[in-house]
Amino acid sequence: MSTEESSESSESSEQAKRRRILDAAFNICETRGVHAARMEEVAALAQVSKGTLYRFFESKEDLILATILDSYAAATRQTGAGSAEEETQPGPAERLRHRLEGLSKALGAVAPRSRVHYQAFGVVADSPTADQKLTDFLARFHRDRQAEYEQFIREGQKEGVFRADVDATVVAQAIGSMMSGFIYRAAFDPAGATPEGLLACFDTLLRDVLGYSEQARPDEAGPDG
Amino acid sequence: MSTEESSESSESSEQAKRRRILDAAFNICETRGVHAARMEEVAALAQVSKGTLYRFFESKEDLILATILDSYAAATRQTGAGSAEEETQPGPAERLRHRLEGLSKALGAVAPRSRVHYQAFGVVADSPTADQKLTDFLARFHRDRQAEYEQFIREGQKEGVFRADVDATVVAQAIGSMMSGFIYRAAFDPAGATPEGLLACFDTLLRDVLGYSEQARPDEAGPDG
Amino acid sequence: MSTEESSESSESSEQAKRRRILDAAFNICETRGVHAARMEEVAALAQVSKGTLYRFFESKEDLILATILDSYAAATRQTGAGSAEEETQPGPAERLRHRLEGLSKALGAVAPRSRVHYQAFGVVADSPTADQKLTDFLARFHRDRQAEYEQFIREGQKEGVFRADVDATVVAQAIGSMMSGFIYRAAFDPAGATPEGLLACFDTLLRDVLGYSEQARPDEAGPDG
Amino acid sequence: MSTEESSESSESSEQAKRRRILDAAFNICETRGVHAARMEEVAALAQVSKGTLYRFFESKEDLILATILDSYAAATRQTGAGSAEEETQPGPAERLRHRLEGLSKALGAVAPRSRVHYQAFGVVADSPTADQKLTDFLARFHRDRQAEYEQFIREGQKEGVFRADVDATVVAQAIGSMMSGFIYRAAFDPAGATPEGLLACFDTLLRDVLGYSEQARPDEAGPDG
DNA sequence: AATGAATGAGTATTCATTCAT
DNA sequence: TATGAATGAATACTCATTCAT
Repeated sequence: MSTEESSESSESSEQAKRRRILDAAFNICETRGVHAARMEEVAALAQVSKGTLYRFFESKEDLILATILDSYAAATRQTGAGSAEEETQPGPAERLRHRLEGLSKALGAVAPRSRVHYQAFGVVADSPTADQKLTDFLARFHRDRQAEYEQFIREGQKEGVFRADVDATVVAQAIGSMMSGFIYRAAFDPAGATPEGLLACFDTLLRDVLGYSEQARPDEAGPDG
Repeated sequence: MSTEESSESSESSEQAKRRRILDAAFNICETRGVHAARMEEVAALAQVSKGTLYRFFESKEDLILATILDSYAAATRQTGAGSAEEETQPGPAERLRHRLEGLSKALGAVAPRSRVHYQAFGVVADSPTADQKLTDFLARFHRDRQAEYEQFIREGQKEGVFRADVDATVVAQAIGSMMSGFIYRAAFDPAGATPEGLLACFDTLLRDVLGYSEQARPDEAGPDG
Repeated sequence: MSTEESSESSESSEQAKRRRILDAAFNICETRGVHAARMEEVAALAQVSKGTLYRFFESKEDLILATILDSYAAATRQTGAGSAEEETQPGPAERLRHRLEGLSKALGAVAPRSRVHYQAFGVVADSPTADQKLTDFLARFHRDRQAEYEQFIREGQKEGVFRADVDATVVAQAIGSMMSGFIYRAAFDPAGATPEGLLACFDTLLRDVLGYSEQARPDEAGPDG
Repeated sequence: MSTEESSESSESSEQAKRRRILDAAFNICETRGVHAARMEEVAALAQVSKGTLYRFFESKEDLILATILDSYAAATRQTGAGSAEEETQPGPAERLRHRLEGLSKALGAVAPRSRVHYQAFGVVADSPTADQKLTDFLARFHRDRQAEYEQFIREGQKEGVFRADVDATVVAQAIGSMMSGFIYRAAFDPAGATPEGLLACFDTLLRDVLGYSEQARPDEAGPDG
């Protein structure tokens, strides 16, 4: 027990350190810029020594990469994707709508980190390994998301809640483009990138392209369903 | 006369040098990465000395910034925006369609440069001045584009070729988002970012959201040009 | 205990390093000239890395400044000023004579470093901070010295061993001028700057201006003058 | 004639250019510091091109050296040495006094240039040739001056106006030391280096060491002349 | 494991000097 | 002769990474 406990507490301490380092890294990157961020400063802010820092992350590129991935992980957690709440949605249209709403909010949370992300490309690119990892991650992230949209759309079409004469792939791509466009825009024009605006675009797509009306839920025999 | 001529040739030589430097800078950045690109290498490839390089660009940040802006300038030139051809389009819908097609192609040309652009953020950020310039440029570029889409849409609505019950601002924003999303995506997932795919999304928007059908033109017995 | 010891040895090692750096800096400056001295060379000769060099001295200017001040500190230590030996001198005249002798010898030791000192002005001037420090140090050094001479002279006048009809300030200034003139001369005409020659000038001042005769002491058999 | 005239005017123009360059060089050195002074800036201030600058001075070291020598030449011209006025002085004592007064004034004029002179050592030292020239010049300048003082003193002793039991060499050296000390002091403690203070020291030497009293001039029974 | 002193590779930038026009 | 564009040598300083303690 005591061994386990100490092991646990040690693990938790390790986790806590890792967290402190990631947070410190992001803060310094945000303040000084990714390239100008110094490992020494990160270590100091995280209250660990440089040596300890390198026990957690092999290199600066690695740390920066981890910081970005951490942003995405945190945002994804808030998405509501695969959540119990999402599962209880009445149908595929509602689930898609719920998902888009979750992602919009999540990206809204990531947006302030955009500048750091873009600066990170240049630093991470110095390490072919890290660069590949980042590229792969982002490509996969957006492809996976897009595949999910497409899946939702096809389900909706199968169930008759979405228009059948629409190319699910194209709509999914449109959604994906707007998602990534939102993040990009946030990097240099924060005012032009609000979750509300993004969601408004999605709702237009849902209504006019997919023919889905929130008001038209099966319950309600609306004039548009 | 001879003075004028020599002056002219000198000017053209200056321009040629500047072009060689910008091209060299981009090539090295693409090969080595923006951060790893050395001014000496750029100078060598551009066949000028380091001293001459610095006569054209105050600093590395300045050079990188200029390289990015140059990409956009080149792409914009190919857009067809404001071109005689665009002017002869029968109506606002055609003009918008023409514009979107031009931009899609232009962005398709910029796409391969995306990786360099993103890496550039990190380097340019080292110079507050250059950073501000880049931020301002991108914000303005995308806002201006978006304003143009909105204008086209409103004109189309006024003329009755676009559905009137659609929020022009939201659609313009959707288009803008997809444009920037396209560039972003190109940086890490080139296969996922093709001008054709982008244009397909736009066509869906035009048809389903704005209610515009290309096929409908001939019926209307329009002269078409 | 062991901690204290290691701390001590560490401290002494730090001191030793600092000393090695200062000596290396001076040697390189003397050989190559202050401006041509490269930090890398200094580090190599001092058997430390460049990084370590910069842990001790913020910049080249700082290092050069420290080298000069170190010369003065070393010379001052040999002055005999405030020493037990000086204290045991029978009277103010003897104490002044002793002091002048000490300073002459000390400046004789500084003389070979004069060339480096003068070259240093140009380098140190590149850093406003270091420049101010050097200027302040030298101004204060010479003013303080001069004030001491004046004090000795006044005491001697009060006790009647120096002529009373002499302006102590002027004589102190004369001594000070000759002191600094000696250092200056050493920079370009080493043969013209010998401690013996300097002391001969002082003795003339003491005898003819202040009316003090060394030979007169024993004869007068007085308790103090 | 016309050839001669144009030659003359051309010469005078050359002279004028050289003067402008020397003045420009000194001004820039005084403002920016000798090391930080750029040849381009000097050329611009002198209203000549860099190419022309190099027609007059082989290198930066050469220019700086010339600037210093020019300061001394200008000061020497004002000394009164060898002037008709000096020749008409009644005796060697008066001539020495006159000379010392002239030199004090001249050095007072050079004093503000001291900082530049000291900084110049470091730059000139980069060129062994220029360095040797400067060293030789200064050594010779001060030796020659000192020899003149000694000569005056010996003459005075021969004529009986100076005490015979004084070592002329030592007194001459004392004067020389104070002269150079004055210049040195001016570099870092302008307030401590006034021509009046210097002259006061000399007068003390003349009166107390050499036994010369201005009031005691044989010719004039007046209190001051 | 933790620390932080030590290391040294890496590079933007300047500016004296040259030389084609 | 005059010009000023072109050249390229020269170097202080930083900071990621290592490793002795």
